[in-house]
Amino acid sequence: MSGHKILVVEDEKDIVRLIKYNFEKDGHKVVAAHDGESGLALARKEKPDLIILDIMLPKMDGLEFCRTFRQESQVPILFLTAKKSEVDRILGLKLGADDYVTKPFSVGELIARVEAVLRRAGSAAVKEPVAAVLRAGELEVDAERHEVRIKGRPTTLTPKEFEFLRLLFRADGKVLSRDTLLERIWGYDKSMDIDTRTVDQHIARLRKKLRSEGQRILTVTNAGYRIKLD
Amino acid sequence: MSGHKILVVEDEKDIVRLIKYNFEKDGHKVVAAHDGESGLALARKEKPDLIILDIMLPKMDGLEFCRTFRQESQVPILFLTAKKSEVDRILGLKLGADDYVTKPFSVGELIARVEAVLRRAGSAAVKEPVAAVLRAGELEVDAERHEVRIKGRPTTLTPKEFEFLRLLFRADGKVLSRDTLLERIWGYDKSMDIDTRTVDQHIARLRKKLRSEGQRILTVTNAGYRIKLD
DNA sequence: CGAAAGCGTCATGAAATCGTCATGCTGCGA
DNA sequence: TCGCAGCATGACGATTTCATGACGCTTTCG
Repeated sequence: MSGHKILVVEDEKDIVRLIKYNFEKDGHKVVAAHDGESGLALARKEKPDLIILDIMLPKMDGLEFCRTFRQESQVPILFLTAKKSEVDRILGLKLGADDYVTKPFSVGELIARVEAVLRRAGSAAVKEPVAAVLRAGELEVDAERHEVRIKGRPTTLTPKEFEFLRLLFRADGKVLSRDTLLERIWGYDKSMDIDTRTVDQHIARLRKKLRSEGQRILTVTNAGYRIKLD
Repeated sequence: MSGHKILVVEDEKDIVRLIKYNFEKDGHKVVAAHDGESGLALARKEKPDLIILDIMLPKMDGLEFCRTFRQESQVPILFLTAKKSEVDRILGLKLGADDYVTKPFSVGELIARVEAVLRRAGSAAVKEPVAAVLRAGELEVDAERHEVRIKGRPTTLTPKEFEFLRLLFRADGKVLSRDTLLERIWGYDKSMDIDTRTVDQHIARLRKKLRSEGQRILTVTNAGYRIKLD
């Protein structure tokens, strides 16, 4: 899945930077606007494949943006909402949102949602669907059931453990740095700065639970971790 | 139970989006048209297994659509009606509608109706039949009777409880988030926002009533609930 | 050789999440 | 009108899950 152009309309610059960084790393093109009006102009000019839209925006808020833009385009819109409040979501959906993500979000989740929306909307130019069950040797990760099986036997993982394993799998054997893992699992919310050592801790626990399947999570000194897929 | 092709003919784009989103999440293929004429063309071209048809439509309204289309096909049609009064017209005209749902509807209800229609249409044109009675161990959910049996003994559930159980069954062991459950059970238009903790409450009551069948509803921390099918 | 850096593991306090109880509300039938 | 079943929500405790510091091992490099 690459080659999509994504417009981010968001006034928090850190979030824009985070999204830009991560999506460009995945081969997308990212353009950004910091308020509703310039976002609308940019949307018209750039014709993105998808728009990530914050609700709280200067000049013109996300709802107004959506209402206006929907009259001229069907480009999928994914909302970012700060409030947990249902009202925002429902309003968003009635306005033509394709999905929404609540802040603070993890990059991993955002990527997953974006991919889902693109897949649904794009019909044609989409990439290979994310396999429902990821496999490596005797190890299976069933994303839909949130279940991990070793030699067919279900094993219970904590949410964080599961996230780690899923990310490592989806990286397809590539090394993921501790920073990347932090960012993708904990989200951009650096207010609670998590120690990178905490990553080690989770990896350790994960290894212990997967021990019966052999050492599948490899340490790459000075770089991070990766999974052995055989 | 999945893999059906559904045509939606509806001019409110948000509703199309909502239907598309939810049915595709269930593994169906969804094509859409925004007015009667193009809907008819699409129906001829795509040969869907079922048509969801709004009554109020530009170009050619739902009734006219139905009248025309029925001369060339028996594909089941499910009407969407905004007004209660329209129901009478559908029934009165004997147009060959297989069922109808009044707006605003809950996604869960729409899915239930669609499945019921597909089940009834059955054998003939449809790809895979939809099961009328869902089973897991000694637990049976009879979608048509709205009845639940434990070891053959009927058990009374409240409407909400039944709805929860049915959705969990339908998800086929996949995790359903609290948000998804809310959306599917309470409907898309709801102005009052329900606390996600309320979901827990219903699950709790459901578990108590099903206790004699063992712990079949599993909690997936940080994700939602899923059903154990064995 | 010695120091420093990277990493694995243990123990511990903190925090998030979930199950359950209790309570008040609402709509409907007797 | 009363009573009740069904429902939504707040409170609270129990359990699970997390984050972090400490300590020791190994490797690297001056």
